[in-house]
Amino acid sequence: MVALAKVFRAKGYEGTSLAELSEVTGLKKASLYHRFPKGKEAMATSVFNYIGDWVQANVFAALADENNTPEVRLKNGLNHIATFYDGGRESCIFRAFSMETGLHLFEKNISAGMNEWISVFTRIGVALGQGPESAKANAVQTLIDIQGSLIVSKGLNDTDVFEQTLHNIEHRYLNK
Amino acid sequence: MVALAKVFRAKGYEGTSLAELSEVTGLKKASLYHRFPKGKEAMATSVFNYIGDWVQANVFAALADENNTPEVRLKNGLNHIATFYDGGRESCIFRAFSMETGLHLFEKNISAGMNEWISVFTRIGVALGQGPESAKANAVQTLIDIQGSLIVSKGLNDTDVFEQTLHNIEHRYLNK
DNA sequence: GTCTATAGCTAGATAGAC
DNA sequence: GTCTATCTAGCTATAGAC
Repeated sequence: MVALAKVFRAKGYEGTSLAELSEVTGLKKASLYHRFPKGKEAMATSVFNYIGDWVQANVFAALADENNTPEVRLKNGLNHIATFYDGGRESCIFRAFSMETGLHLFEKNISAGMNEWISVFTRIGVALGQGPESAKANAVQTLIDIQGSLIVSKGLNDTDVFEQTLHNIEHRYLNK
Repeated sequence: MVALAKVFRAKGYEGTSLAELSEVTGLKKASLYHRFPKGKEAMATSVFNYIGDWVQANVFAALADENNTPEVRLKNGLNHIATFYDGGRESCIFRAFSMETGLHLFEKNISAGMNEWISVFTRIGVALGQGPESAKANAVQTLIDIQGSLIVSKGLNDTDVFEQTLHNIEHRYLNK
């Protein structure tokens, strides 16, 4: 599943072929269809859910872990984000599935997923003393920062842009 | 050319087919090949240049127009940006051409294009009294804001995110 | 559950008439 | 300069042996 995810994230829904998924998994196409009878769309859905589970179990769990102070939770969450995007080298599944064809298939998954990110970051903002409205606005800005910096990092072939953005996010939350 | 651009922006390089380009232009595939003997890649390159020219003639020209104060130039430039992205409904060509296949073909165009955006926005920051370093950082953040807000607007199907981001950019430059 | 083989289609691209 | 017709290669998907 991790191999499927890597291809879909890098190539996007439209740019991913079953031939390549067969290569990276070592399974022939017919075997992929045995595991995913509904074909490419089902493979993509599984990848989307797999990634969602990983983010939930790592990023969101760290941000919500009540054993730590909000400051530590934020730092841990951002570290998981850095790992997840390999320091800016990996693309986001939201982006990979949101050109027109993919968007039509996954629009509900994407909007639900983005709203989760916003919700979790709103909560950490509130935990850090922000009012609910500005916490929400900051959460939306955080999502924009992550998505935008991934695009710009790719376009400039410069992972510093992504790393710097994660620092900026942290500073904004901690009023540094 | 504007019809080609609309498809490439919406579907991405990989997701755009010659059949669809034929439909939207009213030209048969053979006629498209008469105009672009080097095929789909040449069509995409032309679209990229066409869009670059439009941005140069409108967004960048407005931002650099010495007949106006920096404040007015900024406002005019942002208005052209709003038009260009149809208030957040249209995608950016950088994004449309930067999944793995397209990125490999267009990486130089994309990084050059992004650097132009950064350069132009750095200059408007300097004109508004920012130091060169913070003007550069603000320009990078502006590009991130635009790219990120387009993704989030699409994902949430909410153009307010994009519109709000343009306001935020303006406020950051004008210290409101 | 994995394989070979292949169906049926669409992709990008070309030849040649007009 | 636009067209019809067609090519080859690739695509998603399926049938059926093992």
